[in-house]
Formats: sequence, structure tokens, C-alpha cells
Amino acid sequence: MDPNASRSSAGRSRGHATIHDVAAAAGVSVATVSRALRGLDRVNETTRERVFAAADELHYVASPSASSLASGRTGVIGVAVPFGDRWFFATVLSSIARRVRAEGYQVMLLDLEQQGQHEKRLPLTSDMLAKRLDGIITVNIAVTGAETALIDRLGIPLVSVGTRVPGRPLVRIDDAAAARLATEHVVALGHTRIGYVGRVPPQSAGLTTPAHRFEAFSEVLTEHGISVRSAWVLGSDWTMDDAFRDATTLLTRAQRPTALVVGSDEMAFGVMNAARRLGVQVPSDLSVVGIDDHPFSDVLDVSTVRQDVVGQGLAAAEILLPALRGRRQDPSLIHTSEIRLIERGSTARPG
Amino acid sequence: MDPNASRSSAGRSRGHATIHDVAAAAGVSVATVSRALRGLDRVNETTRERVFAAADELHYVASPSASSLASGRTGVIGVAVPFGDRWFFATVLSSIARRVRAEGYQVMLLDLEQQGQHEKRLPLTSDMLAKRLDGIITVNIAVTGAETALIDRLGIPLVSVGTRVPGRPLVRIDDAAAARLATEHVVALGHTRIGYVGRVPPQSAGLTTPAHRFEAFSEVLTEHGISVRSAWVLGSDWTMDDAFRDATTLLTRAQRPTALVVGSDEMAFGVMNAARRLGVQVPSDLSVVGIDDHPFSDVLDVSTVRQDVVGQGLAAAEILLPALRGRRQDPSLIHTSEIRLIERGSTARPG
DNA sequence: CTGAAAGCGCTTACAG
DNA sequence: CTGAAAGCGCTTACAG
Repeated sequence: MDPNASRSSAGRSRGHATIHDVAAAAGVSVATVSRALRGLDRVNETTRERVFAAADELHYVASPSASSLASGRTGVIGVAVPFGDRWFFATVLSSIARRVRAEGYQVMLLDLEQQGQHEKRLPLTSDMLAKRLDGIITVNIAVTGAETALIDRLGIPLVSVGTRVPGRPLVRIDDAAAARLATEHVVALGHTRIGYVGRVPPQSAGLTTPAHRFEAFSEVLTEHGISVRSAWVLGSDWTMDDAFRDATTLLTRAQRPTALVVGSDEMAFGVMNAARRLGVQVPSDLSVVGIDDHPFSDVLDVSTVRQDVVGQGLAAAEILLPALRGRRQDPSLIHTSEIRLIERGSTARPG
Repeated sequence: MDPNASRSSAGRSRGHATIHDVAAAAGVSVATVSRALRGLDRVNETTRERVFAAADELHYVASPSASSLASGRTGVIGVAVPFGDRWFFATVLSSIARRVRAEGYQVMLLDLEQQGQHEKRLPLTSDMLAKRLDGIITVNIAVTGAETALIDRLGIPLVSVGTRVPGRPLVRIDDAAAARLATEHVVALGHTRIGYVGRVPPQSAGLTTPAHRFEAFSEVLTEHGISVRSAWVLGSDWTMDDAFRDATTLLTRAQRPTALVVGSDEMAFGVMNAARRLGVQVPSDLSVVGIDDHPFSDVLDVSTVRQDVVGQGLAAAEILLPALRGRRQDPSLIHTSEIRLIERGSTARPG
């Protein structure tokens, strides 16, 4: 029996043609098939055409496992997020996926949310990384020392978004500048009774965004000789629900701010709704400014500081891609995505 | 030179121990390492412990590529969505990922959104499926005949969510029942001037959800002797923005409905905001009821028909999992996820 | 420009 | 319970 024939029929019986089937059909060696199909140099044009024809005919697709094993590359990029179902993370993830598929890469979702716990995410482990991913993008993940060591040992290129991973490129917005823009906006309108929503407790340490934004808020007030009243600084767990609850409590008090700077638009929605329920008019009784320009903010008429979330995903992909091809990364690279104030109807002069 | 020693050092120089290194360290064959580590029967307990110790010591993780090539299984599930960044899809995706990782599966995101185009998604191709995925879950994807043929040929188990893929299990809510609940709610409140938002144009054909919901709405009105006025049936592209625009036009007319049934909560937010801007009071001038129970709907006080999106993701995973282990699927299985009316502040008696 | 052959690192019957 | 060996399907120097 011809070994080629037996291989060929075996391939077909499982519904999958192999490179041997294509080679046989095209009358060339498997090495030539491999080169032709991957568009490498030094393949005769006529030969290449014959190979493509045979491959088409047989519905041939190279086995990713076999390619990976032989080449050491998997063609897969992991995207690690703390919550896969929230707007910011879903948007970054999706934009990365759309960018890298043009280069032939697939995206694996590493959703690190821990069932019950909100503070404690799953760790990045060898199981999810080793020999599986060509690169990783972390989105607001405070990577631990042990994890960094692991990733170093595995030699996987990494780009961080939002919260920085030490020694790796970073894509972000200038959180302090964003909070400054928002705060200066209400100060410029003449407000002096100003509160803040979104100061997270210290256990969320490692995440730099909430801390930077609150600090910048405080600085701006101080620069203008306005005191930060701790009773007007709300925590909230960076969700709409929490902001709604906290704002309801605050706005029921006798002493109320005339403006609230809010760390995210989703929280701003909660604040505005609390105000509406209590009959506090926005913006005449209370100005509210957020950060994000969430897709709902336009329709809900929320003043905010816009950030380009899709753009940050694209930028991260753009930085990772060359590293996947072996080019050395600049570990100190920081790509700062543009922001800008968008004045809408939720802010006005006090009174 | 001892071939094992050379292998071992080669492994270490690349930062990756192989199964040979572990076998050498534990003093057993690679076959035994493979069995021990995967928890197969017929391995002596002492041997197993030695193998685990050696594997730990060497930070050994089996190469997924090599395992896949040898076993034919990849441990990866693809989740295909039309828009990875929208709430419904991100939520389903994330819940699937969290469910299947407990069984050792990873999730690959197949975001089929086409850059500029909203109507036309990317096709499912062999490149993304063949020899790469053990199973697929499609979420509101109208799979074409060619795609079904491809998936059949590749022999990949598939579970569909929302829009059905012929001959495959389906997880969904009863869309007609949901729209019925919503519509009957406003009818029961005494409304007779009722409009609908979310009737999509026929080019989105294949997606069953929008059509089923609108049909059920029409049926309920007819059953109650209420006529469907086409001027009060709005299209909108199932986004908040579009619903806002369309509702603004409608509510500016002299002849206005007193209630609107809206195909999704996101659109309902847009409608309510259009009303607010125009000074149309919700619910006294206009009742609005949506479908979904979006995470924002509670705070925004929107009456709606709740569906369990996380639960649908889990159910799809639960159905796919046994099929991955080779168990035959029931191609006619339909898992219908529960729904229920949630009355909030956006609906009331007319006038 | 092309081919033969080694090698990537596992799993899986098959023996024992 | 364990091992030797074949095989999974590619890629990549190495020759020519």
C-alpha cells in the first residue's frame, strides 16, 4: 500500500486534510506546501498556485497545534480583565480583538473575576499562560510580583492598560489631568461647595486610577483655596448602584455641595438619578461632572471628560504586535491617550 | 553524552521544562508522567506523588499545543458575538468564561463585528474554527447555511443562544412571551394608545428576537381590540441613541401614544430621556416598559421584563460541556430561560 | 527554488 | 501499575 494514499484517506475520514494530502495533490513536498501557504519567499509562482489550488480543493487549514508546536508561536493573545462584563473592559477587549485579527491573531479572554469576591481577583497562573499565549495585555490589573516573575520567566511580551505593570509598556490616560479638567470646570463655573464621588478604600490598592483622580481633585480645590470636606467625599464601589445609594445619603443632608466631581460616568448616572428622586435639580441645584464619556452620557446629557477607550485598546495592540514578532519592547514606554472636557447639561453656575 | 541530560538542559535554557525533564527527575517514563499528571487511573500513589513533586520543582506545565496535537482536543471554546462591547454580549461571554474555566477550558473571543458595517458581520471561517476549538457558542448570530455546513464538516459541537442555529441546542428566552408580558402590563393599566420601539428593518433578517417581540406586541393589541398605528411603531437600530432620536420625533407630534413598549432597556433609556427633554412626564404623560432588566434599569426606575443573561450564558456552557466530552447532543434541545415582569416607576395608568 | 529529515512535546494503544 | 514506541501535523535548518 502506498503510505501517502493511506495517510490521505485517513485524513479525509476524520474530515481534515493534512499538509501531506495537499503535498500529494500538488505533487510537491510538505516543506514546499508549508512555505507556499505561508507566503514565504523562494517559492516558484506556478508552484505556489498549484499548492493553493490543492489546499482550496481539500479545504486545508494548517493545524494550529502542530504549527505552534513546531514554531513555538501560538498566534494567540491573552487579554486579562478584572470584570469582563463591564463597559470599559468589554470595549477595550473588543477593540483589541478587532485590531489583531487583521494580523492573524486570536484573542483569549482571561476574565479574572472571582465569583463572590470583588476585591480579590484570580491570579495569573502558568496554566493560562505557559506555551499558550504569544503575548498578554492586562487591563487595569495590578499584577503582583510573583505574577511578574512568572511572566518574565515565560518570556511573554506584555502591555498594560490603565494600571501599570512594572517594566512593561503602558497605555493610559493621565488620570490626574482628567480629574483636574473636571474639577477645574466646576470651579470655573463658580462653585466652592464641591464634593467627590469615587474614592475607593485602600484595599483596592494597586489600582492607581481611583487614587490619582481623587488626589488631583483635592489638589485643585486646595490650589483655589477651597477646602475638601470629608463629609462630601463618597466612596462607592465604582458602580452606578453604589453611587446612587451614597449620593442619596449625601443629598439628604442639610449641608449639601453645589457640585460633585464623579470618578466615572456610570457613577455620575447614579448620582444624577439620586438627585432626581430627591427633587434636587441638575444642574440648577447640583452640578455633576463625570469622567469617561460613556456611550450613554451623550443622551443622558452628562458633562464629562472624554477618554478614548477603543483607542487605548488599539494602542495597546499596536505596541504589542511588534513585540510578538520579536522586536524588543521599550519597557519604559508610556502611551498617554488624549482626553478632553465635554460640557453638557449637567453642569452650570451655582444657584 | 546522555540524551536525557542534553534534553533537560535544552529545556531549561528556553525556560520551559518538558515532560522528559519531569520523567527524568521522577525516575519514570514520560507515559507515566502524562498519566499521573492528568489524574488517570492505574498510577501508583507513591509514583504519582514523585511525579507531582518533580513537576512542581521544574515549574512544569504541559504544552497545550503538544497535548492538542496528540489528543485532538484543544481545551478551547469559541464564543461568537456580533458586538463584543455591548452589555448583553459581554455579559454572556463573561459568564461562559467563568463557568468553563472550572472545567479547565479557555474561551476564545470571536467578535464578528465588521468595522464600518452594522448589518453585515464577518463570516465564521475555517481559520478561526478548524482544529482550534473544541466547541462553539454563538450568541445572537444568524449562522448561514455555508457556515453550518462548515461546522458540521469540522464536527464541532455548537450551542446557540438567542437566535437559533438549525439542528443545534438553543438557549433563549421566549421573546414573544416577554413582549406579551410587557404589552399586557400597559394594557392592564388601561392604556389604549400604545406604540412600539425596536422594529428592525428586514435586512437584519435571521435575527429572530426583534421580529418575535414586535409580533407578540401586535398580537396582544389585536386581542384587546386595539389597533397598531404604524406611525407609533419606531425602528431604531437597537441602540440608545437611535431610540432617543426616534422617540424625540414621535413625542413632538400632535398625536402621541400614552405608552410605549420598547424592545430593550437600552432603547427604553433613550426613550425616557427624549421624554424628559421634551417635558413629557414619565409615567404620568407617558408610560415606558422595556425588556432586559439591564443593570441600570433599577436605578433609572424602568419597568421591564427581566431576563437572566448570566444564567443563559451558564446554561449554554452547561449544555456544551458534556458534548465536549463526546456525549451526543440533543439537536432539538431548547432551554427556555425564565422571565418576569418588574414593575417600576416608568409605568402607570394613563392620564 | 525544492526536498529529506529532524524535531517540536505531548498522548495513546499495546505489551508486559 | 509501567514503559517503549508510534504517531499527531506541522516548521526549520541543511543540502542541493
